[in-house]
Order: sequence, then C-alpha cells, then structure tokens
Amino acid sequence: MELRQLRYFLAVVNAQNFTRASEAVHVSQPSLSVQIGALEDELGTRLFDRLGKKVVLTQAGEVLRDHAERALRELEQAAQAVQELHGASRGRLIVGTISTVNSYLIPPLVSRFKQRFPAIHLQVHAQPSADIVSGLLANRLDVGICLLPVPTDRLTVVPLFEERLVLVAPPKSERRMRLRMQDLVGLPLVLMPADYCLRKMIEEECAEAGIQPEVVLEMTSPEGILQAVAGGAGFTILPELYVRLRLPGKDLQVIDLYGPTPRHSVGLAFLTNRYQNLAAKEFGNLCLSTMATLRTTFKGSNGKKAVADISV
Amino acid sequence: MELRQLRYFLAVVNAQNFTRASEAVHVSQPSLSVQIGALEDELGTRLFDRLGKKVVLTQAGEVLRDHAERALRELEQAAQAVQELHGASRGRLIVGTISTVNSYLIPPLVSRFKQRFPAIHLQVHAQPSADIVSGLLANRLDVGICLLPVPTDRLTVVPLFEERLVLVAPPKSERRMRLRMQDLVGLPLVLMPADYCLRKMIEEECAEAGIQPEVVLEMTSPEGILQAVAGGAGFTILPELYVRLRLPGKDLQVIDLYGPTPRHSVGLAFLTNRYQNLAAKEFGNLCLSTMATLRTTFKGSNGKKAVADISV
DNA sequence: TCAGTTCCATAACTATTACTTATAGCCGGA
DNA sequence: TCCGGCTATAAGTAATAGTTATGGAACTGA
Repeated sequence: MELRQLRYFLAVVNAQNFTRASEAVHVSQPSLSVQIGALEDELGTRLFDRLGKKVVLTQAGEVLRDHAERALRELEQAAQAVQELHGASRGRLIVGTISTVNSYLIPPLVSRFKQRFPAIHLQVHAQPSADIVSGLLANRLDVGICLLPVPTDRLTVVPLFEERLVLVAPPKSERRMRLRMQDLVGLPLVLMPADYCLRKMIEEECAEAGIQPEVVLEMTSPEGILQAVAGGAGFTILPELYVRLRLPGKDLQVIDLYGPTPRHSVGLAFLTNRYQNLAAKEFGNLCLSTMATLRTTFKGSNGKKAVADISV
Repeated sequence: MELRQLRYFLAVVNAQNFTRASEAVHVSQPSLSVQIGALEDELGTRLFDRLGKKVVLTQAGEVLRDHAERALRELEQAAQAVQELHGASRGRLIVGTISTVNSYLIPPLVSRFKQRFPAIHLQVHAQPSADIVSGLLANRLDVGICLLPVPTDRLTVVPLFEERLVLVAPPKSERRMRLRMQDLVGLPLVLMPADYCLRKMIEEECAEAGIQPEVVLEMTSPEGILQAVAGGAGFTILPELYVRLRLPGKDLQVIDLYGPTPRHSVGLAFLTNRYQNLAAKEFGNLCLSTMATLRTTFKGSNGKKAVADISV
C-alpha cells in the first residue's frame, strides 16, 4: 500500500469516475487504473463496482475510504506541524546558563524572546558551566551560555561578550573608584562556595596576582551576597553588569579592579551536529542585542563587541 | 511524502541507527539514508541529529514520529478491516425478496445465515419483484430473490427453485386432493390485491386455463388470507411450501392444482458488475440448502432441483 | 595520539516501477 | 444497432528506488 495509491483511490471516490479522477491527480487514466488495481490486488478485494456510467464504492471501498482519509489527514497535519516548528511558531527551547549571566541577561532576554516567539516553550536552567557542557553533550540542553573556552570540540561555540568583575563595597567603606587586585589582601570577602565557577575564577585571578582571598562568608545566591555586603558582612566580587543593575535602591559602591581586571569570556554553545530551529538560532542574536542594550544603559562598562553569526 | 519514507523513518527511530534500521527494513543503508534525506528535504527540516554514536530525533522528528505512527496504524487497521469484510467476518448484506418466498424461506434462512456470519448486518426487504429489480439496478440492494425471468441483462441471475401454487380450502369443503385449473370457475377466492406479483401470476394462469377467477376478498398479508379462508371466507391460492408450513394447528386442506399446475421460477439476482463478498456469495448457497431442507420436511412437494453456483 | 572501527553521506550504476500513448472491449443510451 | 463514454490491457519510456563502492567524521582503545 502506498500513499500514491490512496490519493488516487480518494480521487476516484470523489470523481466517481476513473477518467476524471485521473485528470484531478494529473496522471493518465491507465496509470490510475493500474494503481487502483494494484491496491485491490493487495487488499484482495474490489474497491469499486464499475457500473458503466458510474463507479461506486464496494463495502470494502467504504471501509478503506474512511481509514485512508484519516491517514492522509494525519500526514497533512504532520507536515504542517513540522513547518510551524521550523518557522518556530511553536516548539521548545531548553537553555542552560551560568548563574551570573542568568541573573542579569536572562530576564530581559526572556521577555524579548517571548515577544518574538510567543508559542515557544522556553526553559532556562541556571547551572555551573561544566553542567551546561555535559547537558549539551547529553542532548538535554538545546543551547547553553557558558564560560569560554569550552573543553570539548563536539560543541560549536559563538563568543558573545566578556564579563568583567568588580568589587562591591559596603557603603561606609572608603570611596575609591579603583583597586589593584593585590590590594584585595586582607579584605573580608563574601563569595560563592568553592564549586561555583565564579568563585573558581576569582581564586584564579587572585592566585595570578599573588594573593589569597580571605573569605568570611559563603552564599550561593548573588542576591543574598549583595544583601550581606550591604549589611556590612564584607566585600564581594561579582559581574559588573549584574551589580550595576541591582545598585539602584541599595546603598553600595562599585569599585573597579585592575592589575589585571578579572574578566572572563562568555559564549553560546551547542552541539555541532544538532539541528537548530529558527528559535534556537535567533536565541544567540537576541543574546547579543540584549547585551548591547544593557551596555548602553550602563555606559561605564566595556568589553569587546563580539561578532556572532549562529548557524549550523 | 511516501509511506516507504515513513516506514524507514520509524525504523531509524526505533533502531537509533541508520545501519541497523536499514537491515530491519531490508534495504541497503545508502538507500535508507537517501530516503530519509528526501523526507527531510521535503519537510525542510532535519529529522535526526546525527550524533556519531547515536542518532536522535530532533523536535521536528518527534512531531513527525507521532503523526506517522498514527497514520501507519490507521492504514494497518484499514487493511485488517477490509480483510475481515472480505472474509465476511463483518459487513452488511441487504436482500430483497418477493413476499411469498419471504414468508417461508427467509425465516430459516436468516437463522442459518446468522449462525454462519454472526457479525454481518443482514437486512431483508420483502417487496414486489419489480422493486427488487430496480433496487438491484440502483445499487440499493446487494442481492435479490425475485421471479424469473428478470427483464434486464444487467443482472446476473441464478435460478434457485420453482414455486408451485396450491389451492387452500376451508375445512368443511369437499375433501378432494386435486383440482383442474378450469374447475376454479365460480370458486370464491381470497387473493392479494391486483398489483401483487402472486395475484398477477394467478390471473395469468387462469387466463391460460380459459377462466376468470372470482375474487371475493383482497388482503395483502398471506397470513391474513389463510385466516380468512379458515374462517370460511372462501378459497385461496398460495405457494405450496408456505401453506404446508402453516398448516399444522390450522383446520385447512391443501388441494393440488393441475392442468396446468400454476408455478413460477424463483432466482437469485445481483448486479453483474458488482463485487460480492463471501457473505453475499454464500447467501445463494444457503438459499438452496435451506430450500432443500424445507422440501424434505414436506415430501409431497416437487419442483426441479436447481443447480446454482453463485460467483461474480 | 594514532590506528582501527563504526557509521552516515555521496557517487555511479542497475533494477524496478510508475508513467505515457495506443488500443481493445464493455456498457448504456439514442 | 451504432455511437459515445468508460475502463482494462499492452508496449515502450521516464522516473526513481535500489545496489555496491567509497569517502570522511567520530568514537575506542592501546
């Protein structure tokens, strides 16, 4: 049984006439006759009674008609559903992001994304960069925003921007604008636990500056850390954009670090061989444009403008 | 989109591997690859992510899988339903019979038929022979039992048996076993109305015998006629088998007619070009065997044994 | 890191089959 | 009884699904 035969069959059902049916499906009449005949042979029954003037369905034909119509409708719907998916009018996108980026980039990004793709079911998981990589490799995530470089060649990476870290000081502390990394010595710090990538990065930067940070409090949520700092628990180091977004209404000061300025590259990653639909492709562009908007809002920040063209 | 492609597609879905899928559907791996590729091209999307070790569905693939499975299941069911119809495990059979035959042959016939084809929906319409012919021609009836000869060549006719008519007398009348047709003169008769074929036949026979029947009462139902005769309203002429079946419990006598004996041929008719399923074909054979049973029950009856082989 | 293995895609060619035109045969209507 | 309309069959052609051979990418294990 082939779809062609079913299409011809239904054409004959509608036309009640082989010749006109053959015109409807744009083949010659013999061709259609042969195909109907093959279908009848396969099913072991006549499907039509050839009554000279008209051609009418046998009982078997009636049975087949109902089923065939349903089957063809099913496949039409399939094609349409796949098209919509491709045009991203519906579907699913599972994103993994590192928690710092999650805190400032994702909220406006999600709102833009939902505006552009209202019917896409978007899922955002904030998780450590390593988990994002493994999630992508295990095909649990569609795309990921993670720290660069990514330690595998099975992922395609698109650099997005650099994240710069700043020192956040409690209000009463001395009002300096800049601080050398090595001057962090002895400063009481509120940081995330040791398994967080941000913490690891800070420790690496400190090591490079030849010092060891003095951590007086560990908290997982950046929001909690900021509150702790505002409460006088100590200083902290967080991504600049995140801090500047939260600054209004809080009595905190931002102090640039230098010598060197701690920073890391953030990129979009996805499985190289994976097919990405429109929504997934656009997600990367939205990352860049949203980031640009955030930057202009806080002109003090810098970071190289990344060029991204996400395609498979 | 072709069913072949969908079958291959589902094979890959199950095997998660092109090579093994190709073995499952008994084609070479490149052939399968090309077909999947064609499907992907047609839908404008990748259906699988080729991840080296495994092959996993994209979202589009997942969508297609669901629809394709439903469509194929639908067609499997179609094939099965058609098979069952062919084997007559289910279906429909609409029969038209002349009323006299309906009265004695149909009851035992229906019970046998139902035993043989329990799931067939059987519909029996008792109607004039002419209506049966037109019903067959208009494709309203599947088969018909009607008087021979049939006045059209578009029907295939299988002679079944001869129906012989006998005179039915009220109990008190003289006890004779046989009566010449011409001796019917002056006998008060209870017959069906003039548009019934049985009545027409009787009138023809009478005309042939050179007499005119004296009808004192007209009734449509044979059962009512018998009661009227038993009640002394007069005599009647009815098919022999019908009368003998009803005789027990009724105080009536049967008198053979001769010179000539009024009789008519009954046959099975169906549209020559129409496809007949097993149930329809068997219906004719059941007619014959049921008739034979009836005859042995009332050995006095005669009638040529008809040879029937009903096929299309 | 490098050979060995597995797996999918592509190319070139063959076999199959669906299509075409031409024509025969049947049926129904004038 | 002939004519017009219809379907089935036949013969030949075009389209396509199939094959084997091979290339390249990716994982595996020494």
